[in-house]
Amino acid sequence: MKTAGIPAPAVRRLSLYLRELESIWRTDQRTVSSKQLGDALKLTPTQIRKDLAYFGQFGQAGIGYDVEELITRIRRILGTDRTWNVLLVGAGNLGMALSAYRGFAKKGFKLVAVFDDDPSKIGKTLSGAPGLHIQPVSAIPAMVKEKDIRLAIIAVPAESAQGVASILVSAGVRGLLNFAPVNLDVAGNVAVSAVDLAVQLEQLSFQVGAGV
Amino acid sequence: MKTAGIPAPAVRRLSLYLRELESIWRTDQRTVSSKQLGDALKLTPTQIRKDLAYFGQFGQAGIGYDVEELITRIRRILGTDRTWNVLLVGAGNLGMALSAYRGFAKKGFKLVAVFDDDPSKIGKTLSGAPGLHIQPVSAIPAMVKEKDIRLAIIAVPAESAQGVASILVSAGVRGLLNFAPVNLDVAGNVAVSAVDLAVQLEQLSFQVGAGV
DNA sequence: TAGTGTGAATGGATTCACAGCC
DNA sequence: GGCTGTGAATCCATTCACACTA
Repeated sequence: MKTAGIPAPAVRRLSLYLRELESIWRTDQRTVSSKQLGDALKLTPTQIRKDLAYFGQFGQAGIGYDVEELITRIRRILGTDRTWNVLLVGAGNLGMALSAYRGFAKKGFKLVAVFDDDPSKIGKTLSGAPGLHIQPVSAIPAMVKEKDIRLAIIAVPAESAQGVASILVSAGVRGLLNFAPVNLDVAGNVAVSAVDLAVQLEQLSFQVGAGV
Repeated sequence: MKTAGIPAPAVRRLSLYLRELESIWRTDQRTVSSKQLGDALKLTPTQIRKDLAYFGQFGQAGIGYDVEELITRIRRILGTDRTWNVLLVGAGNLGMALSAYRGFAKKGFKLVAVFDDDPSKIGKTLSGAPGLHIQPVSAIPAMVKEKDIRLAIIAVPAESAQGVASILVSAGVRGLLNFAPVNLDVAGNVAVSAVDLAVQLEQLSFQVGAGV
């Protein structure tokens, strides 16, 4: 798939379009204009049309976009028209919450293994993922091969995150979703997406403070 | 504080600089150059200098930046040189994990109240926040006033999120950290920061899939 | 010499304006 | 009339190049 020339911000927005389209679909609306989508997401209609145009022609002049078709097309673009096997490292509070999150499977991601190095946890299951027994981190490479896993979620303490990331990458994982508050150093062909609660709150602090 | 003219991406990076500086500080290094910071964060030295220059002159030509001083200055810029009272709505799995997250307080954010409308939860406490009794959502406005709360975390299901957001905003909260997978519609003077697990995974899916 | 701060130049993303289609 | 798709124009962020300082 050609990916060069497509602005990263456009790809980020694609996910938001998809979420909004799925919500519109539930209201039994079958057609939508870039204006309506723009109003809902606080974006300009032009930007939405331009973003979609990077990937093809999806709309009908005078009518708008067919909601169902656009959902299908965006899923295909994002690669979520199939199911991805995902593994989770870290069976603490956050890992437990993530494993219990249902909206996960609905989007085409399937949690297939959970790892943690705390001896008291190994062999147990998380209540959110009843079938999955917690395995030691050393079992990661075999599982990655067996289940063809390309995406992993890191929910371990900051000190362990880089080590876990290195293990995952050398096992062949291609994308990491990192919840630990550290910058991961990985090869350039590995995608990393980071969620840091403190960073998010700091941004709010700045915005709220700046307005006063 | 003047905030116009400062690129939003620069403010986002400020949080990353701070995190890295705190990590450098722990290694007992007392001075850092934009080059070193850039290498660690995979950014150009010029960009770091430019970002910092939006807010003042912090460095010593020929030497670099004093780590401690830069940490202090960035905290002041972000507004985290003081403690913010934060409230949490939603005492499910995610709410529990968030309330147990310690790295929260270290950054100047203090969780002072937890709300949920599930009758079976009201009055109980979350294990991560032993002192805090879960209160009904109707108690939010009084608590916001009493504790001067400006920031709130929304960790409720998608269906309830907009309602909760509206209550928070009319109670006077100025910034929302939203974990529910919906786009919140709030007044323009309210800051919203969103974390959607599915969106993050979709981005990884695109990046990993596109490279194949 | 090592490294900051910054005007100027470049490169990208957003918005404008409009041709074309239903 | 309503709405898409898109070249052109604008706007904004990043990078370059270098004057300057410890």
